[in-house]
Amino acid sequence: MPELPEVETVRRGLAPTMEGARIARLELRRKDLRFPFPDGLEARVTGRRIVALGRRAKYLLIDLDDGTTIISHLGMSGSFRIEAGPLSDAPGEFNHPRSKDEKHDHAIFHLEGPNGVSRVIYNDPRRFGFMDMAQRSELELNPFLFGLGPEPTGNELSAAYLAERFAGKAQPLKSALLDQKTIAGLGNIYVCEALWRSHLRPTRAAATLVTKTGKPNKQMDLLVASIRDVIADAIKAGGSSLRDHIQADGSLGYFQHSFSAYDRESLPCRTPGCGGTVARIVQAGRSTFYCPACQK
DNA sequence: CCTTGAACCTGGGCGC
DNA sequence: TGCGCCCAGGTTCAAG
Repeated sequence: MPELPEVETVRRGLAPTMEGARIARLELRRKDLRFPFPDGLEARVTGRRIVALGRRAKYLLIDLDDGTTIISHLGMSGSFRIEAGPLSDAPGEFNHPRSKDEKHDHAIFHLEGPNGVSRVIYNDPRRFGFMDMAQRSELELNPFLFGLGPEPTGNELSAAYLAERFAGKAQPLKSALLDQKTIAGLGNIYVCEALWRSHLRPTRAAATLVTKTGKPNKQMDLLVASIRDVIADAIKAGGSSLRDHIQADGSLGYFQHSFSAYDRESLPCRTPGCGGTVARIVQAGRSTFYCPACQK
């Protein structure tokens, strides 16, 4: 579930613990996730103070006081959790409940903050996540961040911008919106949700929202508004938490209950008065959920 | 250029 | 209880 709203929720959940804390040690319990951890990562971050937690698209950015930024992507199943208080192997009050997935705790930030020590633990069963580091001054040149499109919540995303990107494209709307070079941060869930809100069929060619003169049509205006709204609503709801995702504070999310299309195959469409039934199709190897009755 | 499919991994759910 | 199969939030390659 780590699409943009979930990563933003994680960022907000981690910030109170991490911002201002000193990294006493970064414990890497294996040498790689999806990719190897960068050479010298542990040495470079040890003793550094965390000045801010940021986010770009689906990437969490940990800014250190020496100008280094740790870049973290959660992949499909990555999550962080916080353990407060001293570490103790002996039975007693300082022991925390250990999850059965402890074997997937791959990276542990041992922190010293104003209120004592704590650990921020990165867990990722599938190991599709990865970490990198960069100089903050050249962050946008990092291979993972280079070329990313605008954030869906910012002013850069407009109907005119999308019209420029979609002009002449036979590509289905679903795939076009998943392209991180066009908009950065949307994933399978929120693309389905945004198209449902827009009453647009995921299979429609992207160019059908562009006029002959290259201007956005009214459906494009609606699509852009829907993207903004669905992301804002999801962030507000604290991010969704399907399956193995856990929010930074250890609690489960709740937004999954308000999906309108995603994962609702064969269930009634929630568009008022529609009466249709949500269908599932496969596009580019990914499930797409939509209502054939009201999405045209 | 475009689009699709496989690959990277583990675990949960389901049918038998 | 167990086995085999299918499915899953993402991204990057290779191939057509």
